[in-house]
Amino acid sequence: MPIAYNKRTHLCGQLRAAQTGEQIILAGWVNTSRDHGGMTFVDVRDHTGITQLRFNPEVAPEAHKAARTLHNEDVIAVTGKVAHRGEWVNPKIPTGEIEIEVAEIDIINRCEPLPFQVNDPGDTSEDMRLRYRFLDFRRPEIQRIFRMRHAIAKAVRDYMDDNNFVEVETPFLTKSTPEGARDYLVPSRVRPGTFYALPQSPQIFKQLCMIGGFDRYAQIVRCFRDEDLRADRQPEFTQVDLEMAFVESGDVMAAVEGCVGKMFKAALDIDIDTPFPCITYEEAMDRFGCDAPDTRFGLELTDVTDIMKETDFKVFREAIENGGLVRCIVASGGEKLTRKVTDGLTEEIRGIGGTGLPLVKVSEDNGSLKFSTGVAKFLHPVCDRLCSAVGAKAGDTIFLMPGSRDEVGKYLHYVRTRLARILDLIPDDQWNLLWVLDFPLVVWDEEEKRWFSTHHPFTAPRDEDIPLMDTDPGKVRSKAYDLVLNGTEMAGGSIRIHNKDVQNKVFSLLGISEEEAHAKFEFLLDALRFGAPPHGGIAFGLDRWVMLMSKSASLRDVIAFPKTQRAVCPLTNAPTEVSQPQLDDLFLKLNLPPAK
RNA sequence: GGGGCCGUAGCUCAAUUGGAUAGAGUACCGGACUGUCGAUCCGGUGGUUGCGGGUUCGAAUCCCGUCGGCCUCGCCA
Repeated sequence: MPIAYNKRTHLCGQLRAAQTGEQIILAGWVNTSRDHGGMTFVDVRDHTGITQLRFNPEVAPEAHKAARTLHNEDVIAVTGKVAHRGEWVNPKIPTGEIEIEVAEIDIINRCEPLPFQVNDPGDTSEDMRLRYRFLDFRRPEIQRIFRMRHAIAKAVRDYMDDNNFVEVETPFLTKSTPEGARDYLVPSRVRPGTFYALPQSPQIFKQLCMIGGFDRYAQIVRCFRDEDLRADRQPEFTQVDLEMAFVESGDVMAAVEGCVGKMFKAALDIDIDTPFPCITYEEAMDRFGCDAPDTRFGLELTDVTDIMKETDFKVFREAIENGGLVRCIVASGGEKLTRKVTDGLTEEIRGIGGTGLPLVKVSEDNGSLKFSTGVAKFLHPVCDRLCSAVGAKAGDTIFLMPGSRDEVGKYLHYVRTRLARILDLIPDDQWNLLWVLDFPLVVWDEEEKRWFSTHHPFTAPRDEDIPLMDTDPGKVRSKAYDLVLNGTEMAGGSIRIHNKDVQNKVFSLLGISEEEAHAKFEFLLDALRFGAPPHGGIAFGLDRWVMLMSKSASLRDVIAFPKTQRAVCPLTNAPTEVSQPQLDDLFLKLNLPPAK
């Protein structure tokens, strides 16, 4: 019996007791059915919820007969009357006070046996879910994530519009840029042998927009990087990209704070405190060993180089004599730090390149503190000094790390975050936002023996540090700022160079020759010559924000059609081979490695 | 490119650690049932244990290779 599904009167999650007695039309998918031979119940579902349909053979024999043939995920429409459930109210669902006394049913489209159960909240493998993502989308939890994503994106657009940002679209078929990640390339048909690159970010285009007088630009835009994947890294991802003219760092940060506030309100109805706290790169590295610290818990690093100088422990002495240092973390809750756990940590440190994890346990003996286990025998002479310097008390464990500044930071940061999880110190439902400022402009790469941009080659140095570019480049601080949420870098930006001489100076520091700079950035250098205003901006990874806000475990959860770890789309199976004529059009010849 | 975990029915998992005909839930098919809401009850179909080799009297189980998924180091300004 055809039913005008386009005239449905309600969605499946809407009806309440107040509508009792009304004639309605519903349409949706069969979530479950319960056939008693006589009375048959079917739950019909759409994105708003489920409603129970009652098929009574004495009221509507034909509809009842049809209902008994239904399977999960059949598409149906029904007409009927809203009935109060009386003594059979189901408090578990919002529509549980009512049910539909069905008069007619239209079985619009039958569903074949499913590869997995849509209505099963249990764990289907991610593999399966992504292969049949359209079925996965029908689940309420997945709907929740993508509707949250929509709300966040809308909040961003509304905020940008309210604050006079102009959305300008930038090209996807663009030019390969030096440094940064590997590019995705697209061959040109009309200029044989040449390639476009998909943008890693619209960086230069948004700068050109500023130079062109847009004043404020914002775009929610796809970016592409051909690097190995991780749980929080996809080859194509979405950035909220913005740029502002005539600003200093604080202005961009304030704009971001306003935007992030709207995002939290829209996604979680949370009011975020502004301004966000700030910390310098230097301080972050000293206190946390990491430029994106998680401030939801303590376990901060303490420098104990001076004390360790006086021990006989060779490992520490040598590190210090070689210009290194010793820092430590003090953890309470020793009962959870069993030998097995600390041995495991030591193994993990070795796994990321370390040589070990010296530690001591603190205990009390006749009123005074003592060290035991681990490297205790080397540290007895400095026990009192060390304990008072780091505030250790009986029951604590002290994790020490000798080495260069970078090594100590890397390993203790690892230890710190692992301990936080082991000791259950990370509060749920806390959103610690933090600006990290004053990054070094460039870092020395020992392998390639040259300077690399910490941020990117267009980041402005702090004015007072410009002279250092000639004498001590590593000391030059940049006008860059990173936004960190709960220990994850969520946004990064900077004030850009608007002066061609400074830009050329940076290029030469990075070892980009004049010819190369000219070939690759002529348009930017040109623009800087023709009246470029001071400008700066930021970009944040929208996917990551949605991932954290929705408490998802993986970026794949918040991207509609994500790629697997080998960058394959499980739905379309892309990338796939193409035909010889397609290759011929592009003047491409394959040069494949020999088959194994 | 390196390290780790995993791969058994359409799906989610088990198989007493090398032993007999590889089981269960769910889905699917058939039957019973008038108030269920993860309906219930009875019966049934369904297997190249990812693939290829090897060890063994005997392999889902051990070894080697390979493919695929996930985590991770490198990489990702």
